[in-house]
Amino acid sequence: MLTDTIARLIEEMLNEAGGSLELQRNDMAARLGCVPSQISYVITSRFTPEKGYIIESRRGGGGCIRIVKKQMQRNEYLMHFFYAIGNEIDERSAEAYLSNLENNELITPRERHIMAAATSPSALAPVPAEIKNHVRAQIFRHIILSIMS
Amino acid sequence: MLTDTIARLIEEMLNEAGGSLELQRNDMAARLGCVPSQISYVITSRFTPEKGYIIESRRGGGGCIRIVKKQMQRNEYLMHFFYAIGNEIDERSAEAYLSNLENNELITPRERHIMAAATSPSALAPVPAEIKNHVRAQIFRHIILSIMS
DNA sequence: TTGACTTTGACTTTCTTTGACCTTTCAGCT
DNA sequence: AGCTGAAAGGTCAAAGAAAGTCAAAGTCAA
Repeated sequence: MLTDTIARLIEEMLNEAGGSLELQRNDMAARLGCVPSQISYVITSRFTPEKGYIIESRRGGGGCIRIVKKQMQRNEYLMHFFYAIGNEIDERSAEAYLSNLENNELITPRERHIMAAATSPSALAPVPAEIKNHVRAQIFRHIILSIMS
Repeated sequence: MLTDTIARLIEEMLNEAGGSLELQRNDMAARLGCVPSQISYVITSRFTPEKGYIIESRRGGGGCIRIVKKQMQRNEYLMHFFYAIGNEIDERSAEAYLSNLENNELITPRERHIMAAATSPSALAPVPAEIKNHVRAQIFRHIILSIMS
């Protein structure tokens, strides 16, 4: 069934993209050889809020549909991050984690900025180089814990 | 999308210029290879008063468009904190500042938690005692800067 | 056969891009 | 001072580009 094919495709893309994704309806419809409204149908019937998805969209030129899968329970997800961060983390990885958190709507853009500032190289400038990544991880992990409701 | 490109550019310039900026419509349009009215469109659709921007303009020779991101009271207040924090700060004082910030609705309760976590003794445990308060101040000040704009 | 789910396509709404035309300002000239 | 033309920016409507909506028709299992 067409609907299932499309749904599977979207889920796949969602996984690859790590839980959030923007797609263009016309584009996708053209690639799959179906009418655009089919895509809308799939999204409204399969990617509902009850199933843990958040949908946003913009019309007009350059418009798109944004699908976000709310991962597990928020706290589980945060716990996952907590462990993933580990005992040391460099700035690049920290940035990556932050954008992941933001994309999954676990933190706001502003909170992301705050966290980025708290773990930035310049904020940690006075910290001895040998323990810098350790301190960064420490701060990061404490922050994660603090937003676990 | 053109609109987004222009909006991003303006925001960037605005940040660099510290919140206020004068631009020449024709100039900018020429540089970006678009019609001048596109610039007007971007400004009226994205830099609205509701979003905290003030727009003024002058026609005629040497005319220009002035964009101001108003948040001055806020920023000034934050700047006051920034200087008040100084080069070192202990945990008690940090807490006091944080509740002050929250009471003045410059940060949300959640953001307060994040900041408290980032500057908490346990997060900073690995930092040598002699520079702990210095590092805390550094982090705090960077966070303050990150929410100014 | 009925009812739930799919598929399609016509029509609507929203946002973007462009261009023609309007208004304001300034500098230079009487 | 008053006029004039060039140099800005302002406005608006039309065309274009997406996405949304909804009802009619199709499908399929119970």
